[in-house]
Amino acid sequence: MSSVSDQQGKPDAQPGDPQPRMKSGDRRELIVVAAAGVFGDFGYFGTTTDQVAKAAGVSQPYVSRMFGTKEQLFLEVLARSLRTLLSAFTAEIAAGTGPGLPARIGLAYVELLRDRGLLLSLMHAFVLGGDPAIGTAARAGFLEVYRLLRVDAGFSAGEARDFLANGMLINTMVGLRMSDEFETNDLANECLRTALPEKLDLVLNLGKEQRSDR
Amino acid sequence: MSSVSDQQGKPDAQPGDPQPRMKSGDRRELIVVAAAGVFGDFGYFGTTTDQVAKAAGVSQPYVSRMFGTKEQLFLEVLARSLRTLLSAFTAEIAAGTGPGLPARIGLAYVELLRDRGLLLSLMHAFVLGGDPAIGTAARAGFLEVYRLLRVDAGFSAGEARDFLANGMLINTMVGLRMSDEFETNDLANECLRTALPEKLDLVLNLGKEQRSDR
DNA sequence: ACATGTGGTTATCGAATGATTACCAAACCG
DNA sequence: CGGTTTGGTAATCATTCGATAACCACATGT
Repeated sequence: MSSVSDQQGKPDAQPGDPQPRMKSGDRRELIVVAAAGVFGDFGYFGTTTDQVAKAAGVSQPYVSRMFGTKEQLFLEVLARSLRTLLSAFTAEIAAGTGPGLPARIGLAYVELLRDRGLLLSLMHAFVLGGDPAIGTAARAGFLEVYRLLRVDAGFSAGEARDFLANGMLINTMVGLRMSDEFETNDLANECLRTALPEKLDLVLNLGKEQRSDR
Repeated sequence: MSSVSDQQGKPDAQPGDPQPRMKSGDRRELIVVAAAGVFGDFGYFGTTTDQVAKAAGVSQPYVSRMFGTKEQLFLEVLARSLRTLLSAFTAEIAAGTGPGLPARIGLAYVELLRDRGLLLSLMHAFVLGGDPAIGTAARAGFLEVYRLLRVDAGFSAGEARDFLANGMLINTMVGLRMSDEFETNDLANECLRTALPEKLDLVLNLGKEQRSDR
């Protein structure tokens, strides 16, 4: 055999264990992505830097040292989420601003649910508007999205409202893990189908993997 | 004069200081209301039992002993919020189920914003769907609201979705403290006006008092 | 008057958490 | 090779927080 520290050579190298040393920038991105997932599940106050560290496969002090503070880490997660969202919308706008644009942006939005924690982290930030640092960043981000819809995408005020309202409803139902009840509760079933006429399966499949353990 | 412990008789009795002993039930309700405000601001994990205690004017251990655990306290806050919401809607339904019902229920919803923390606590619960206890209660509550809209109020699936979507958007903007930007940011101004065609002043006035300090 | 239940408080404890320090080893570099 | 930068970890620390214990006092019935 040879599994625990051979006499010579590298000790076997378990699958993912012996990370061959990453560049700090890559590691940083990896941690931010992992953090988005955890923050999405437990919110800012509810997540531990240690949870993030474990999710990213590094030690807790490493997270602290790399980001300075948990708040800073959250702000970077927030910034990344907004960047991703805005560029996804911008891409749709660039692909043409015909009457089909609202529907396309809507689809692009739902696609973002694939990125675990992206929209949920946003949502957690949104309800923390009273926090000095997070609230400020969250408001600015929300307004930037609104600006993009109104100005760049050419939505009317009412269209922008309807779009955002649906988005918030989707976020809420994802945060609620409503998909857990999809097969057992008729109301939940209808509610999900009505809010997500397209790409429902996306949310349902998502509900099966997710589990950050705590 | 006579201000610090008189020789005889009760020592002056500062305005609110010498609470003349409350019945446990009343105190409990008082704490739950105070807790709703704090939970609304900081969320479940972000709130300490001590903040709640101070907001309610009691000692921290008293909160712990009365509710057993912070989670239990939050669940009672959640239950109270849902009770209030459902009975407000039920009252509108009882007042007549004509075509004006959706608008009336909408107004009733916005009125609930007066009860500091009620809708925000709900919102915080909604995005914590992954939590075993809170998530279960939150899902059940959300579905009960949906049931009421669909069955009792006679909304179509689409009407129910639109109503809830707008509700979630309003909650989000309140959580974001978007009203802080109302006078300084044109987009925020329009966004608020569009989402709250009626009762905008309610949200604006609300934004001025609120401050739970931390 | 006195026992007793009830509405509270102060003091304190143990666990969890975010951050800091000190240290280590792989990689790069002349 | 020998040094230095860089990507990490283990150990530890100071706080904070939720909960418990011990105690106190007002009210109330008798």
